[in-house]
Amino acid sequence: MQSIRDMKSNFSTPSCSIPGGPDAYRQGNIRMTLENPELWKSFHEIGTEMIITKPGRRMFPHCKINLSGLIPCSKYILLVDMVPVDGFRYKWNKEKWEVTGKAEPQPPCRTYLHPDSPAPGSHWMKQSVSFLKLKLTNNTLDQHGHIILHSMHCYQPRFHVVQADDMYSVRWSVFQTFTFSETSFTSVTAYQNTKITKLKIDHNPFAKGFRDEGTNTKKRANRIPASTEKKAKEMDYLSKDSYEDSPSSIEEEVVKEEHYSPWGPDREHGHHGQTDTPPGPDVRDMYNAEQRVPNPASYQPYRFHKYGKSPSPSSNLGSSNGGSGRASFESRVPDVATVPEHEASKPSVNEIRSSPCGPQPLAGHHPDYTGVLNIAQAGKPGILSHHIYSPYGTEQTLGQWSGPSHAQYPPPHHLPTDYSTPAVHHGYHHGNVAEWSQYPLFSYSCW
DNA sequence: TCCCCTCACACTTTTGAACGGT
DNA sequence: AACCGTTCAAAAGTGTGAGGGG
Repeated sequence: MQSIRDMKSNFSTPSCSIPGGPDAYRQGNIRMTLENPELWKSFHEIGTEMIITKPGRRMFPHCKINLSGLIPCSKYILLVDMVPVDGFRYKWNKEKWEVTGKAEPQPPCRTYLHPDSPAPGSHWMKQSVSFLKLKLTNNTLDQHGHIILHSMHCYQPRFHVVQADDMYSVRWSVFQTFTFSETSFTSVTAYQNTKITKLKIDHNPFAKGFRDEGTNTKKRANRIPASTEKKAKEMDYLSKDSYEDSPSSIEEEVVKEEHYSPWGPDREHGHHGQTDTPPGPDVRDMYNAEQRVPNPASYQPYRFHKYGKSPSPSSNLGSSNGGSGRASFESRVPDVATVPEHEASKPSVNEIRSSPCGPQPLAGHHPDYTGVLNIAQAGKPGILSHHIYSPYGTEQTLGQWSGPSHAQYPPPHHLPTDYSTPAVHHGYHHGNVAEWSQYPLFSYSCW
């Protein structure tokens, strides 16, 4: 059997490697920034855990983003999906995560559709976009359209911006994908790390009843051992800039990041004395997170791999910490979330599509936009009709859409992904269909 | 025995209907 | 009739801890 590491090395690593750095996608004007980065980082430092339940559980913190650089009058669809960070299953053992075996087979891939979709760029840009209602479940037979995950696995949310007038044109629409490494998390059915529990209680309004200083002190006092309570007090500083009342400025965050990076030097003597995230390039501003692929290296400072030849960042600590961490990470990461540079910068026939501003084709817009969005069908010569070839497959329904059903559209069916449709993978840029199947990009596997 | 999962529970916030005033 | 603000009950979202299954 091929080792996971080997499998991953088979990935053709597309443009997210971005030799030219952020510029490679700066040519596109779309910018996505994460709201409440401080809060996310607070969790990320400890090792974010997200509860998954059968009926579905919201994320906390929930994903909230800001968008800019969209064409105001063009319509866009926003999507979120979750990709596995690595191929392992974990267990919580004595204050740290350990690899306990190979990951379970991928559950049916689901993509959460933002309920406002489709909406003009101006709509998305005028305020932050919240994915509050996104729910995670471990029920593989879920009928509600929640995102299905395996417990004790690591995942990375991905945000997709699709330029499309409606749900049906999504198949041949252009899109761009963004990830934020600090949003990666471990799915659990019950919290493992008490520090995470504490953070959640302190910041989630629904959990107020469990706060020490809350009105419901009786319950907590009886349950929490004195030592735990002491620890909790130590973390009170986090409550002060609570997520609820301090929407942090992202621009400020960019500056702060360098001092406050969870991967900074002081992480070394952090809670676990383990740092697995490459410094340097990853001490990035939020814009640099654009199109970043799932970032296992940046995740889980506490993750401790003892399973086989672990791809754990800790295993390449020695080299990565010197600043080459990024490179080593790239070498083993399926760079699925991105579109090759050559395509990103290439005008495409696919741009010949109706514009929300009028019947003109997109190409009729400002040329600046030709590089803004990644073209789903770019690079395929002779594709003048979107119907001839669609990376999304014409036979697929929109069943994979998650999220509130839109009156305008048929209710989601949430059919399992048909990974066996190689045609949809082909004309794109990644030859390795199998790998795509394992780490599905929404445009291929979820529709 | 251990690990993981499910469930009922008490508590909270959110939502939306109902109502009254302008 | 339309709009706005308030009230209140129901719904939904939390973590906890007991209990069960493998």
